[in-house]
Amino acid sequence: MRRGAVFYVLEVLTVERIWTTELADHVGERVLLKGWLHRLRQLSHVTFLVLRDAQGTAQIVIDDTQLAAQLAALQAESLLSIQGEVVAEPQAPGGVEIHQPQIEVLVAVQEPPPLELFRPTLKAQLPTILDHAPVALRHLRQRAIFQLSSAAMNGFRDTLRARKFVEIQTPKIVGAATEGGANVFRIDYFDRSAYLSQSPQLYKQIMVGVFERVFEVGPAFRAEPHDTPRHINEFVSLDAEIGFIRDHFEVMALLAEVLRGVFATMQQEAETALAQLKVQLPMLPETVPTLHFSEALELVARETGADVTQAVDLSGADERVLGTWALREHNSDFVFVWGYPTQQRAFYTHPDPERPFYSRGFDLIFRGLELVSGAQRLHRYEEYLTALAVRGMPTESFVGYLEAFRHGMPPHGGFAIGLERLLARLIEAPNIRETTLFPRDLTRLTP
RNA sequence: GGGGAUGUGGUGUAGAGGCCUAACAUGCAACCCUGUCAAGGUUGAGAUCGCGGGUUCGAAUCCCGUCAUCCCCGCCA
Repeated sequence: MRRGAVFYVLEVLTVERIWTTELADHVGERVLLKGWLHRLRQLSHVTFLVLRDAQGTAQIVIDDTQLAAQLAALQAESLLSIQGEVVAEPQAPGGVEIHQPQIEVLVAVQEPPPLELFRPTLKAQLPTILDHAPVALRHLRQRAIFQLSSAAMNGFRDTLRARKFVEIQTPKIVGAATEGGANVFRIDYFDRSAYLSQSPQLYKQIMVGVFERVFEVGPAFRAEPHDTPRHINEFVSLDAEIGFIRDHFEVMALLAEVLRGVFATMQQEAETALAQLKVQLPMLPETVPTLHFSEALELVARETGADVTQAVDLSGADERVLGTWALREHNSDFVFVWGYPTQQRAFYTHPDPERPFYSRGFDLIFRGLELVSGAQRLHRYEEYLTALAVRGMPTESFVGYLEAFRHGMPPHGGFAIGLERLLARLIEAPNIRETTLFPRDLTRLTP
């Protein structure tokens, strides 16, 4: 009995907090909301307070002039805890609002925010937004981008897990550069030098020898000193690798499935964010248009009249031409190009057995931008020794990696999706920094 | 790594040798307005025009340097 009494008292004292988006389900009840002071609109005898929480916003109506005066002294983004009655009101945004509020100020902010968060779009230049990221990210549109990002990572994980892939985390401090290139960050590691991982490539291949199918969601670091709208020096790589494949086409089919899963999850989990950003989910047909590298060159030559048939790689402009072509001719936002010259690709790329000049490496171009790189990899120890020797790379840097191949690895392949690039093309942001929480580039190391 | 452009109140812009003691919008402050929803109205505060040097009687404006930012190419996710 005494227990029951205690419970009762607690229930009265602690009204459960609800989200601003749940008001419609609580009409006639007294509820508790918590969040940020988004906007205050004062009229002569009534004041409207817009409260923002992680899910959305709600309007609170204040008739009490004394309370209104107290609130007017607060700056935007002050933290509030509000209890009040939920009333259905056709004039209210969303049809419901809070009346007769009791307001507790949790944090009284002293200065106005550097950006106007209450406006439908953030009216500031990208550098200003990035400089003030801790505040700018609170804008409904900005945060919608990263709700999409979260859904994308979920979709990637769910699709692969459903196919028996195992999620792994590989080291980001590594002893040797993955591709042997110069564009790696060197760090002090006790008395030695080490590097920040450019890619989980070598480790995920090793792990194919354990789990056959692995994936990783993690950062990749590139020390390339380029300042472009599509590069950052730290990005999130959505990596997958699968064993016992016949050829790279199986990897490409898997990639298309994964992207379908990513978009489906976005639709499910981030519908509001998609609507807020006015995103059109991309056209990803059952059969994604697929070109061999040499066909891609011919197509570019035909489309533009430029003589590129001797080229060994596709330029950014070429990729845009292919993107336009795929949309026009195949109603697809995606186009695969495979068979890039073996010399152009990383040492672990499997050559095309028919024409070894070309490889079984592919790129997936999304709306004219290289979004994914992938390939069938070499899987025989001897092939690795030859590939490294041809490129003049020392085997000593790859001892652990090569051990996996000495002890038997299946034919395998995989890919890496750039998360920020995926989002940037999806929302048609002109700069990748717009879809990066806290971008790291040539000059930006904070915030 | 190569090339091009731009830096003006908190934010977004205008001004392109003297009209600038720097304009407009928005934010901020004060007041007014019974329902706003990017509210509206009146008044006010807020910028040594990125920084350093030069040309000129006179520089936000022209020149040089420097720093920052943005764009294109190369390379990549």
